[in-house]
Amino acid sequence: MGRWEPDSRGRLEQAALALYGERGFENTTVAEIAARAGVSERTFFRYFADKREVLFSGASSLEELLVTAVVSAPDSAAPIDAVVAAFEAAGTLLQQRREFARQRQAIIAANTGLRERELIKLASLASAIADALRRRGVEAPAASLTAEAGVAIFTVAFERWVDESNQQDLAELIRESLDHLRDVTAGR
Amino acid sequence: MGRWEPDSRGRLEQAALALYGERGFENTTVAEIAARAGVSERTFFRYFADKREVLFSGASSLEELLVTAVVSAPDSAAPIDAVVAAFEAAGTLLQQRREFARQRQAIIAANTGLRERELIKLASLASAIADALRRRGVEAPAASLTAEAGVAIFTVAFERWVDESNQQDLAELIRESLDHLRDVTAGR
DNA sequence: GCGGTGATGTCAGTTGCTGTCATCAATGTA
DNA sequence: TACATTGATGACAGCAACTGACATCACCGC
Repeated sequence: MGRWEPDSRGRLEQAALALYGERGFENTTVAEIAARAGVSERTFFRYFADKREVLFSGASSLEELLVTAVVSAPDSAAPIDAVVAAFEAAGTLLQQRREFARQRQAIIAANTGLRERELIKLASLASAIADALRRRGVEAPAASLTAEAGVAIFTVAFERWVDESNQQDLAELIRESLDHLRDVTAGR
Repeated sequence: MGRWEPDSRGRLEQAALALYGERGFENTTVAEIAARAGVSERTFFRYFADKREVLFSGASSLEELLVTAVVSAPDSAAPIDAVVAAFEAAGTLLQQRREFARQRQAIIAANTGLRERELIKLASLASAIADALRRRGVEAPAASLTAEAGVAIFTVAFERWVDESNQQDLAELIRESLDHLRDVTAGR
């Protein structure tokens, strides 16, 4: 057995999620999270850049997933379809952790700072997708707009999905959002 | 003459912009801003919620402007056109303070925290515009998507406009962005 | 067995931000 | 004219987020 319990990082994530959920983000100190995880406060900051980041460890793998999907979409696919298909795939994965996603989203929605962090993660996502599209030969402004459109489609669908009254499939909601955006940009 | 120099708020904004520009956001303390403005540190926090907010005092008037424009657009205008026209009007105003806009944008682009703040201002903008559209009778998901599309169109155009190589009119760039988004969502 | 390595702890320090109370010019009012 | 009120500010104490520097010590390869 090691000198310390393994997976400090995982324990910190769990502790943070639990405490943020119980008493809110602002009423939780890093010292408390660290204590519940059985490490020092300093160790928290070795794993996470700040108190907010602990909720966003999944962002990089999501980004990777989406970029891969966009890059490897068939050449015949229109850019917007490649992007939306990527989000549908991600949505299908997300759906398997619905309760976790909801709990996390409730925490984020309750705090402005966390919302800010979420938005910059989405912006980074959009920028990575735009890069991927450019590698497919899409012109710069069109690539950015397609990526932003994809993110907007996803976030609108995600919001509806998180609404408990809605039992619809996330991938389905994404497709609906795309249709809405199509109507809307066409001037309808 | 009053007990203190008038317009503490304005002096704080000027001092902050100058210092952030000279030595960067992170290397500037609130104490230094306050000193340059000739007030106490405490007074800074009476006017601005935090060290970042001092760069975003224009956000609320911009939001107001856009919402008014959307609400008062002719009934015959399609939602997306009402929104884009509003942004064009705002863009025309912005253009008169081009140098200020650039300096400010350079500061924001250099710091993640400021970028986060900018993103949440844009999100709030989108949400206010979506509200305005709903008041025009647009359905909820379409309203959100139209507003998000408008913001995406604007930010893409704004980025190109800030690029110094580009001498184009901002309103013109916005119209181009709209065309691009139209093509892109149509699957081109 | 032994030196290097990596994950952790400890501690001191800076800074952003908040609560609380005092100050005092300006303004209104008896 | 005297006096109470108000509003913008200063002064000060304190907490919590975050950082840098250094010490510790099980483990691993040699």
